[in-house]
Amino acid sequence: MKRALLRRIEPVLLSRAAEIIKMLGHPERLKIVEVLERGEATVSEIQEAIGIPQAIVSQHLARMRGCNIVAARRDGSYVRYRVIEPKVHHVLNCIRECDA
Amino acid sequence: MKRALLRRIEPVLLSRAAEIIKMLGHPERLKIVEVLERGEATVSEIQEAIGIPQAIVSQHLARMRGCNIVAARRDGSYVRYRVIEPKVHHVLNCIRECDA
DNA sequence: GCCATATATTGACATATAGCTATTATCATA
DNA sequence: TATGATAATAGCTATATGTCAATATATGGC
Repeated sequence: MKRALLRRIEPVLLSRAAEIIKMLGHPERLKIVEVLERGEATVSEIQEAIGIPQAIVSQHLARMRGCNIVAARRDGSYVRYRVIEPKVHHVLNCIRECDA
Repeated sequence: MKRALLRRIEPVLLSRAAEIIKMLGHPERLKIVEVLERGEATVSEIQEAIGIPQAIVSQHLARMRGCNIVAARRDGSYVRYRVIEPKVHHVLNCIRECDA
């Protein structure tokens, strides 16, 4: 461990980081953003991809919308979600890197 | 975003990752592991470093012990804590990297 | 054993979260 | 406008979480 490189995380960043990873600290939400990482997806696509009830998917998406992790846009009768918080990709890649 | 590199996170890893980042998804716990990242620290050192009551620090440490994120060893009348989950460093560095 | 210091645990309480069912909104199209 | 598909929300129960005050448990020195 290279301690010399450990600089303190600034309070505001730390606070936002805690908020983001708190949201991602749930298996289903983590799966949802993993799906969204590949590009926009509708609620039903997400639902199929991870196999949980529509209402639950919507609830998780609503929470993640609430802290600006994902955003939605209507497309006809669909609503397409996408990740808008760049740190999410960092976190997912970080998890992948641990998978040695 | 290089989508070609996005490989799926394995279920077991994803589940453990969710557990870890759930624990880190709290500002005080994030501060605690940030302190511990620099090396072992006693409860009172942590308490001083981040400025919250001793009982709260102990409670957070107990929860993180519970999911094998930190470990403790007694040293005289002190108890020294350290990070034992390597992913924690990855996550902290990931947060730092976002701090552009 | 007694005292001071360091840490852990407990109980109480408020709030947050998760998941379920049912219902409601929104849109496209017949 | 009626209908089917898609998505969001409401109401509910159960459980988890966060915090505090108080108490309990080490440990070391006298």
